[in-house]
Amino acid sequence: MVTINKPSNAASLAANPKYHRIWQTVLQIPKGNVASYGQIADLTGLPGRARLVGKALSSSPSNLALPWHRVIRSDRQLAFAIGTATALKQQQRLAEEGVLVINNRVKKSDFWQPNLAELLHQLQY
DNA sequence: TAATTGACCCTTT
DNA sequence: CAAAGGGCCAATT
Repeated sequence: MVTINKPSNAASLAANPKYHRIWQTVLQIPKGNVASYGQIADLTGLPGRARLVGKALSSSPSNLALPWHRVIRSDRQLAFAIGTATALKQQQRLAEEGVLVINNRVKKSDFWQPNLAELLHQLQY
């Protein structure tokens, strides 16, 4: 008999429609701004799913050229341990677009404040 | 099926 | 303002 196992590899994860929607939202973050994981979850229609946003980013195809560096914690800190290669890369990319990371934190004013009507139009699910 | 694990968040100290 | 603790929830083991 044929067993139908639900695949749980990276490929099927990337096929998860929730992830696609999360990626689409991340793509809307303007250069020079940042958004928190929870903020992205909310804007994607997935309230309470902040951790899923992190998961979606960690398993995102590199060819998407996703601005993952614009997603940080709600307390204004970068999510990666200080000094790690990934954290440094994120800090560098942010600096390139004018977002300075001081003591592992960005300014409150760096957070994206989207126009909801406009965003809804962009995200035509 | 139960336990563990996160690129998290919020409230309280 | 920083740290700790509890909560959260999908994915993994």
